[in-house]
Amino acid sequence: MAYAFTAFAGDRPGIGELLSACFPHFEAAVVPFLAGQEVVGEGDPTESFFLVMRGLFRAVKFTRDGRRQVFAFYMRGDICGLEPDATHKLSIEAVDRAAMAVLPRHACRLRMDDDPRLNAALFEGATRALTLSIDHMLMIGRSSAEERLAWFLTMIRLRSAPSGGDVVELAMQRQDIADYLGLTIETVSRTFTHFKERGLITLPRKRRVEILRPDELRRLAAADRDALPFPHVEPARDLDVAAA
Amino acid sequence: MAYAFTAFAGDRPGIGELLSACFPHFEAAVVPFLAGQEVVGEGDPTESFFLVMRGLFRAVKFTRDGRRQVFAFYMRGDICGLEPDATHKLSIEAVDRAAMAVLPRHACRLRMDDDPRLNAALFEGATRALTLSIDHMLMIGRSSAEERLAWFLTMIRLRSAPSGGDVVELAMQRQDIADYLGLTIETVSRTFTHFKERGLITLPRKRRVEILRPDELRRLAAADRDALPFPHVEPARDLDVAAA
DNA sequence: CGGAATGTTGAGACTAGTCAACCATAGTGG
DNA sequence: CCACTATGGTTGACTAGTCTCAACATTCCG
Repeated sequence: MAYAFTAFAGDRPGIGELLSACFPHFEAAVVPFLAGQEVVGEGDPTESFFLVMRGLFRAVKFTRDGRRQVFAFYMRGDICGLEPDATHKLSIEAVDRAAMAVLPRHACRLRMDDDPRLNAALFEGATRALTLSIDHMLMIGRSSAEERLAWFLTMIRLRSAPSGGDVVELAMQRQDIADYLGLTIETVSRTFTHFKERGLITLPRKRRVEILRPDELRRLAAADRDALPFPHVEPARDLDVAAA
Repeated sequence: MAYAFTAFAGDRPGIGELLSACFPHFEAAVVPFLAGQEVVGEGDPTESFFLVMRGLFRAVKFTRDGRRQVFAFYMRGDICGLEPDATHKLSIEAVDRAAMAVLPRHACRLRMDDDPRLNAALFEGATRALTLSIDHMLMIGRSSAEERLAWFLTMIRLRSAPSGGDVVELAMQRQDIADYLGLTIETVSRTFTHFKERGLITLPRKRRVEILRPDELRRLAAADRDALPFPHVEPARDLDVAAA
């Protein structure tokens, strides 16, 4: 959902360059944001879409009575805000100090007609966002707290360190994780503790997770799902198995 | 999600005709399905997309251990199967005796280039599907069983009888509703009973719901959400208020 | 009528939520 | 340097809502 995908990843060469080529003032249009600042709000017109240059963003929807659902996290290289409508259905906010490149929507549309590669690239991105959001929804609807957090950690690990690094930095706070997983912060915290007690992870700092047994975590995460988070990132999966 | 939307609705005139014009053998390509039969399975190539002519279909994803999530129901006039990828991420199955018009994907793509109206129509459909799936996810992640069922009934009522008829026929069985809402069939059944006891509905038959107090049901459904299911169907909402 | 599939109800278990207290960390100002 | 505070995170006790398992009822069909 929300049409986010990675533009900088090495396995999809050229999307960054494509965007640079399509938007001459690419560099000039980079806007910085403070933690918590809103990029676009629900109902805002979809005049532009965005490419994350630095930091972390989240797509959220609020409700009258204070409940909140986080639909996606966007990190460096992800594109977001590409909703097929005149107004945004989700708010996009900076999680920490971060920066976005702002890309005019209509210019992109025109370029897509000219350059089939850009078209294909954006399309593939939409595909991956859809795949992820399907797994996200399946997870929220049908998994236990442990399965959800295991899935989250596995996904974040693959996204932030595709080579399979064992230390994950969580830029978002517990409330964001909870709202992403459909849990409360207390349950998230308790589940972290359970994972520590079972030797799956350590928490050298609150926001730093060292994954001791990635295989076990992934088994938990996939227990209710035949596909792993980001199933298309085969190399990382192989690395993990080797490390097990 | 899953890119479903209504093509026959009166408020969007011409989409049906557009499709007829674009696909000369429209009538010939209508395929019947028995209850439970699969239209496409997870991983199948996305060679075509589909227009529901009769009956009800569901988009589902299964897991190894038997858990299941229903992502959408498609009724007469809905288009589905338009995933932006080479393979389907969800299975589409017939819920009852039903029929689909099969529309070749590449032909549609070509036509979209020619006819901007078709392009716009399909785009608008994607928008509405996204809106619905966002509410669906918010609901699954953050609502109680009562809120979920109230939301479901309100949505089904608006979709199946846009004029606001008070009797809703549920073609799907309880298990489908449960898997759509992220609940168990027992909880769905109990919640139906609660609604009966509180005078919100009656159940003349298992699959037939008479909605006695649509306003109250809608209030429950929207308690955690500022948007109602299908907020764009304004006339129906007005009718409901009048009926209250 | 009999049997299978579907739906309802009940009792009890269990997961996650709620509320409250406590802890850790980082920043501030005396 | 040390309180002091604010924010974020953890833990505990208790509660509530949903699930599980089992029995029973209903509907649908042959």
